[in-house]
Amino acid sequence: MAKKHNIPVETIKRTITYIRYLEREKQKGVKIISSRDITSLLNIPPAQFRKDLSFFGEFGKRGVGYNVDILIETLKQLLGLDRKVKAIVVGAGRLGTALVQYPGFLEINVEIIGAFDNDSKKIGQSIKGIDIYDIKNIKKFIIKNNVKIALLCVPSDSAQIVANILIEAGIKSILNFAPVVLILPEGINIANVDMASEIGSIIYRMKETVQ
Amino acid sequence: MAKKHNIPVETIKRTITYIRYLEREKQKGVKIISSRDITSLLNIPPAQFRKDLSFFGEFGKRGVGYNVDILIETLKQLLGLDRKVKAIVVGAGRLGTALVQYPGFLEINVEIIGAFDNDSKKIGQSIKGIDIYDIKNIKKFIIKNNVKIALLCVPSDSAQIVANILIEAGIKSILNFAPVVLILPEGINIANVDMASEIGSIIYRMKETVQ
DNA sequence: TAGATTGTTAATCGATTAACAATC
DNA sequence: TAGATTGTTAATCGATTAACAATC
Repeated sequence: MAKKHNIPVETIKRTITYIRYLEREKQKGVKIISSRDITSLLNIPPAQFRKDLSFFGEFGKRGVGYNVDILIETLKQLLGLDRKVKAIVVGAGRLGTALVQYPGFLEINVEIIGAFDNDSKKIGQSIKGIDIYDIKNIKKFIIKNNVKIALLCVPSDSAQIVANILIEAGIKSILNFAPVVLILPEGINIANVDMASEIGSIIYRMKETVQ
Repeated sequence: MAKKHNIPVETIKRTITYIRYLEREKQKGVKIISSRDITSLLNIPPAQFRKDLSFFGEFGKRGVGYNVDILIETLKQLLGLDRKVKAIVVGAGRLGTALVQYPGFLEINVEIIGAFDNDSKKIGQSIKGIDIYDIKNIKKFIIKNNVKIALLCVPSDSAQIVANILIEAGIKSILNFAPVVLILPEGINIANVDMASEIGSIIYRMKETVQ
């Protein structure tokens, strides 16, 4: 029975990993795959894969496994990754310009269509065909191109201010790379990529295991 | 009573956020802070802050709050962030070179001391004073400098192979930016920064809330 | 002392894992 | 049919939140 809603965030993230690995198996010519086979590649228990899928519906054949092609297509559709999704990068520093051409986004159909900055030296330049625009013109751009997602790569000091501008301009979702907690209105989606706290947690674990 | 071990990963990550915000309050001249005041900046319940701290020990004064200076120093020490920690970047592409100068690492005392690549065009160059070395010489470098942490920014195809080389060379912890699941021996610490699955989860949530 | 805030216990909530009936 | 594997229920595990006694 197809359920909906209240799907755990971790289930969603794992599902994207499933799609990636299913694509790779498809490349190798695999047509049918079992929960045991796919999870052995991912270092997770088979039950978790089946449980995760059960949030979306039923996709397998008992005694047989899952049709790789159909599973890929269905999962992509359910997550909204079956069509190109446009996004912009805000803050065209080292990190921002790296994200403009990050291949992992293309894999899931996310396309960066522009970058923004307030530095006149950067405005007008382009990276791999993606232009850097003046942040002053961001609202026009967002409306014209119907962009809903922004990757926020500005310095910590200005992250909240720029986030406010983005929302004012019509952005609905922010992937935040600045190590600050953004305060945002209801209805805005936020995910934080906090590289420093990831590395910090590694340092702590190392301390524990070495001692 | 000071406990240890089995501290949840999420508690560790939040603790790093606490340190960052305590530093900022310290800059503003705040000497004493309550769980309510700090968590109001972080959008989390005060009880979570106190619960998190309780994994490490007792640091506050009832009826008063926490001494900002002492709390910062103690938490840093407990996490192993009170002294400089050396790390290397492996894969000197766009993302790798961005990480070399990422200011968020310095904030928590992590210092990138070198970058490695197998591309002869990159080897010998330097970014902000950090040299790019031939990956062939990585083992010597790691031993000589006693490096334990690597930031892995190579293409997905080679991530597992390069990870094996790193471990062989003596690396104990890997922060992996490639969208693959690495299979590693017991005792090696791993954290994954999966930007694509973060953005994918945002797309799904947007789909749900808009409909 | 009275008011405030901690540290911790207990209750709640949610996610993971195990087990197994359903069924291909 | 016999063997295999799914989908789901129930059990377990862990994390978050609420409540409050301790105490500054």
